[in-house]
Amino acid sequence: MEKCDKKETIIQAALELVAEQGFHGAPMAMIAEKAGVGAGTIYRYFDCKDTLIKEVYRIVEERFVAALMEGYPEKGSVRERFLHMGAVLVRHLIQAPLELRFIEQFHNSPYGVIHRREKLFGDKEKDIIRELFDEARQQQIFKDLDLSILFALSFGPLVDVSRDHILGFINLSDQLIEQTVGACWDAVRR
Amino acid sequence: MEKCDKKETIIQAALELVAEQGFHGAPMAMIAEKAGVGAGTIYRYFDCKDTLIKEVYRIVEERFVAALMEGYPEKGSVRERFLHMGAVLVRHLIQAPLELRFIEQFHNSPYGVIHRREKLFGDKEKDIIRELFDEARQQQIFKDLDLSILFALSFGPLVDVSRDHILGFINLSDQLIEQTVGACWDAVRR
DNA sequence: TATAAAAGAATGAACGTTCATTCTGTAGGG
DNA sequence: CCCTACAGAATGAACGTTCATTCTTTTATA
Repeated sequence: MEKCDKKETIIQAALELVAEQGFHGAPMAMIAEKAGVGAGTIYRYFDCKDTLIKEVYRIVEERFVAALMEGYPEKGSVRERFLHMGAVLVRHLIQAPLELRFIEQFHNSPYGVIHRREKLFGDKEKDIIRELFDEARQQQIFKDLDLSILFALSFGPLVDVSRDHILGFINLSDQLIEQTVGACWDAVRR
Repeated sequence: MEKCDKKETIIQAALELVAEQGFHGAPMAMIAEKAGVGAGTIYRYFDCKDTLIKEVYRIVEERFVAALMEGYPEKGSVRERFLHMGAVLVRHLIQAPLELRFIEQFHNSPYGVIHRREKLFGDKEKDIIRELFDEARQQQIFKDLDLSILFALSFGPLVDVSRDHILGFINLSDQLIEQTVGACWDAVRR
């Protein structure tokens, strides 16, 4: 196995275990076993568990942003851009269920708290969204509410329905996704 | 200190520590210290940590349901009942911030997974809400979507904005709460 | 053969839980 | 009223377990 492959394998093993079992169910020994390497080997690639976990998060976030940006209609109307963003978000989440589960575990762990303190916004992705929302508010298309509230109205439900889909409570077809994103649009628009 | 007081004190200490620091930051020794009792004493009231944590959850949930039911306008229109439920939900969450944080920690922990498996619906509170939503859908007031999706559209954002308020990102006034619940109404209504 | 990589056993810290001991309040005998 | 005997509540040091991390040995590569 190539050096790079091995690192990838370890990251993937950590991602899967944390996503499926939470941090309690993902000790280093188990990550090593799942990756098919010795426990000590992990420390050749990451200097401690924190580093590994943060690296997994970084990669997941990266993929996430990339997915959201794909095919983004920069020149479209506010409504078009909003609907696109919402649908793409849900499709990405349900197509990569482990990533959503991992992010949720991460955010509700000591890592997440630290992460929140360190970052507090500033993503490329967030910037685009912020741009879209600011524009929509200025043009009086959206309700005159805090950005945080508009975010909550748009993405809160989308993440929730994605989780419900992943956990098998509902089955989201493309049509259902569009209807749900449409409902979010109704929530934010004037 | 009365026997009952002591049990209460332990429960409160556990609630606060878990809510503020997560399960990682709430070892039994620390819970004992915060409650002002010896570590062993806890085991006179709870036979293990699991039992203690589940008891805390039970109490928090109980208070939560009680808060939601208070002043519920059973005879009001669908819209009135919806708006009332939403506003009361948010007010309770931001007035008892530790309870929201505890519930979130609980759900994203091994306890939460087990809990989900064991219960899978069936609350008094959920029943009332389900009733309201079913009625609204039958009367064609709500969009024709799965109950889970309607839940996500209504309560997802409300929990999110409550969290944002607790964490200090926004400041929810009564007026803002009403506007936000109103926006959720827009999301679910036809 | 020499050097780097990998493995997994060893280590020590942190945790939940136990239990021998101490403390506190009450009942009974003088 | 005082002193002793006792019960059960409380304690916290000690135990066994689990985990991240380190160390030593083995394996592969050049």
